[in-house]
Amino acid sequence: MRPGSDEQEWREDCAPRRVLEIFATKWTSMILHTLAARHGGAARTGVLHRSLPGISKKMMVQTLREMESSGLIDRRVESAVPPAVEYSLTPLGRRFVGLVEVVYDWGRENSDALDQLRIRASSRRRAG
Amino acid sequence: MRPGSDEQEWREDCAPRRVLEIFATKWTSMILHTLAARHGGAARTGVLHRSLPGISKKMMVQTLREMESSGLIDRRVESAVPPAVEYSLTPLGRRFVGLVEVVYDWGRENSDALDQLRIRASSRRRAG
DNA sequence: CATGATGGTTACCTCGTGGTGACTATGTCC
DNA sequence: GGACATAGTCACCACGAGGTAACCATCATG
Repeated sequence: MRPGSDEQEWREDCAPRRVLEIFATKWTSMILHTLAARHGGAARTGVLHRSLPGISKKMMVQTLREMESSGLIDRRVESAVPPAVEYSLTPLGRRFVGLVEVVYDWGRENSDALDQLRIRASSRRRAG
Repeated sequence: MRPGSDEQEWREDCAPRRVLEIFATKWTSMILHTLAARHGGAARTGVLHRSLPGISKKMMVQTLREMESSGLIDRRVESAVPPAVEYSLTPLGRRFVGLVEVVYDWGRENSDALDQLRIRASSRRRAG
């Protein structure tokens, strides 16, 4: 091994470690992907919600807020009679979508590897 | 949008969703990467521990155990006087290392995007 | 004997994630 | 008027991730 190589690699602020923030917990990557799958990378709240089976209303809003303040998405409110809110990818968001798609493509192409994985069904939330 | 497309995409058991398990929380991906950086994809406990700044002894062992039972790594104990334990990548583990490296490479090549990200420093555990 | 390195276990505690459900507000449909 | 959809907030609660620190066992060193 190259001395001092990996140690440098894993400082708290290193790039790889920060990338993981995107995938860590939550629905961020799935929202990015869902938005990207829409024309123009935008969708209204209800559409998003229905596109993400299993997400709760609270987590939807919470994650969207975080993504907005992170600069990944924009939130545009149409002050219409039934309030219409549209979320759309920012240029920054589109960059991260690229990564997300790579990861998801890998998953689709390596589902056999995923099948071989013996993830303990006990943890990971309420085991589905 | 293609009807039924994204909805199918996000069933609990879909491939993309399972890939996220690898990156969700914990040190799994970092351990995979660290092992891959070693000759032969193997390292002893102490080496691993020193290569992962910030990991606690407990989380190290816990994560290694989970990875072992998942089939990502092998654990070989040399019943020597000072116990020597070596962890090594399995063929399955090597496949996932591929993904991990892709993600980390992306991070290194897109550090400017990461810099633009305004992650709220409040959450994410105890803010580092 | 005390210390340290080997690898690991355990109890204890914090807190972020994330779910449920109630509630707001407004306009339309029946 | 009541139900429903729009979008969202808030209180409440459960649980797992994950950290700290003490402890076990053994041998070598000082």
